[in-house]
Amino acid sequence: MANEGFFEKVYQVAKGIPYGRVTSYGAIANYLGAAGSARMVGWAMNGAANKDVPAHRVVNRNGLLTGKHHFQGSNLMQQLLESEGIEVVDNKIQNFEKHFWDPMKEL
DNA sequence: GATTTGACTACTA
DNA sequence: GTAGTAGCCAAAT
Repeated sequence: MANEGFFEKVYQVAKGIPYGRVTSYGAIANYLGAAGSARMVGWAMNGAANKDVPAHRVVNRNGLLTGKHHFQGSNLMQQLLESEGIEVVDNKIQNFEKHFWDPMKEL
């Protein structure tokens, strides 16, 4: 697992998100050591769209599906989350803290 | 090589 | 509680 770049790291963490869990960009960025650069995580997701990375499990700190607009469908992201047992209302995750998955603590 | 952009976060008013 | 601004860093143009 050579560090090919920032993106690969993000992919690794994103793939490490267990089923029915979600995390925030900042949490991933912090885990990568790029704390404060949550934008980089989102940017990395731009390439993750072509990978096997469950980007739908990654949301902003408010639990809001900010990146849903980047998915194929308009409500695909929400449906995927709901499919995992996560309550999503108005593009926002309910009980976000309950579903929140911290890579630093879990990994 | 400089400028722009970007799926964010935190602080301040 | 809401709104606006600043800071962050890396990739694309």
